[in-house]
Amino acid sequence: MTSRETTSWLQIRDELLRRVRERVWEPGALIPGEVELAEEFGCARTTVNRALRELAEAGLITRRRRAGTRVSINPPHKATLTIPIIREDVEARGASYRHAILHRDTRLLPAHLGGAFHLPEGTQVLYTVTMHYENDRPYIHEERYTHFAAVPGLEEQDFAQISANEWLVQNAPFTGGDMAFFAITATEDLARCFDVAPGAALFTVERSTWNDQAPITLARMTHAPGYRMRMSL
Amino acid sequence: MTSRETTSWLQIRDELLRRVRERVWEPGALIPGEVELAEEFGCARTTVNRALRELAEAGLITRRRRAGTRVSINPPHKATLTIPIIREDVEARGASYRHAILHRDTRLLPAHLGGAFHLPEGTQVLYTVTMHYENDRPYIHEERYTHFAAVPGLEEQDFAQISANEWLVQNAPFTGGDMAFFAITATEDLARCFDVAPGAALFTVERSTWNDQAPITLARMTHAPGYRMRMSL
DNA sequence: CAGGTAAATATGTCTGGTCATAATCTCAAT
DNA sequence: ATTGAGATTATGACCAGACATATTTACCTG
Repeated sequence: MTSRETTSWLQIRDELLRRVRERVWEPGALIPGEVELAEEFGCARTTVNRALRELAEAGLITRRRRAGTRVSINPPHKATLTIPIIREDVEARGASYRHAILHRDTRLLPAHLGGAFHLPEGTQVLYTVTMHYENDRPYIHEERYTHFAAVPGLEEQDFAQISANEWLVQNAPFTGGDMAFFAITATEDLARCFDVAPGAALFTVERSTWNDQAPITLARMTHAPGYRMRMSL
Repeated sequence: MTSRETTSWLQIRDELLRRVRERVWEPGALIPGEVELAEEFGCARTTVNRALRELAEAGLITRRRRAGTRVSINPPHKATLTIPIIREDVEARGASYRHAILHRDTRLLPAHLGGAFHLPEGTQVLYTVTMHYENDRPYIHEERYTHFAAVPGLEEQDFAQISANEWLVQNAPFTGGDMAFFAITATEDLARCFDVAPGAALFTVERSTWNDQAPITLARMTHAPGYRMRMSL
């Protein structure tokens, strides 16, 4: 009898991962079936399945019923970005946070935003401009359009205590959304907010979110000069 | 007796998801244990476990042995970004792709990059500057440092046929990496490459990757003016 | 040869168990 | 009151077997 090893699905996953990485199985090649692998590792098929499923989720292998499992030709590299609440992000770095409302009104959705917001031009929205500060230094300039009909209780909020950013996350849960990252040159307004020369390059994140019923909010967050948004692979 | 429904783990996941979304279970609340849920849904504990595990991976619930499962207070919103190979990205849009090597030499790692690259200053690296074109229009300017010792066969590659980007993905699989997004103002060199005025705002992605042994490559990809990097939540 | 049908098969899911592990709770001894 | 040992318990992992489902392959027919 051989020694009783702990054959966890993690060990199997790592071994399979090794074979893929070290090209024991070439990209595009068909790898042994679950039953065969289960025999090799001396475990149940379920356990091998778990390991293979994880690898498939990571995109390293491609699985199809009856056709079997293949090593992906060029595995898509995925990165996960966790979107923080600005206040928590700042405070997590041990800095102080505050925000100020620069502007707030009710208006009809401008025509040029209809596309990004998926709402007809002229829908009534709340328009807010907020400045977020880290250690009393300008951090993020937030320009936001929020769909009145989609968020009950929006009229009563003045966002003095809690920022729109944070209030919406807690009170208007969204089920989907999309983001875009890009660079802009500072307008005079923005330059004044960040105390830089007009024309400086600023990093901007535009985010629109929606729930099952309707679009909720479209926010454009422009970051202070020199800001770097980090993520790991 | 109720009708015999197909109680797949997906249906259970969706029902649990609904209860979390619609606050049937408040954020922070302890939800019923697996055994209890299995009884409710009339299925095996394994099936409930699968559903709960998926929700936990998505960050909606938090699970701890013995302590049970709780609804996350503020679920981290995660976005997954798939990093494309530039050529495939361009061709997927039905555009034509080509690239050109602007520069290539062997040099010692500049001091200011030691931090980002995690290699001692003075390590021998390959320095390449590549321009990527979409429909013959400048698309991405790529400046790259590659660690000679970490990539066998690097000397022989001139990257004329296949870009460094693509060749490295296929020949130097990495196990980890990190990225940073930021805005820069165009230097004279970059302005010339993109045919814009110096000082224009450009969107840049900096990416460094490594494997188990050592850092592999550090790339700075500067995108054409107006470029928007999109991702969905 | 084209087109349709049936058999074969690898993955996907589910069951009803067992055992493992980590946290928490209880309670007695200090 | 504090600490530490042990019981308790919810999740985590695993197994052997069954059925479900998507595809491919083989075969059969017009």
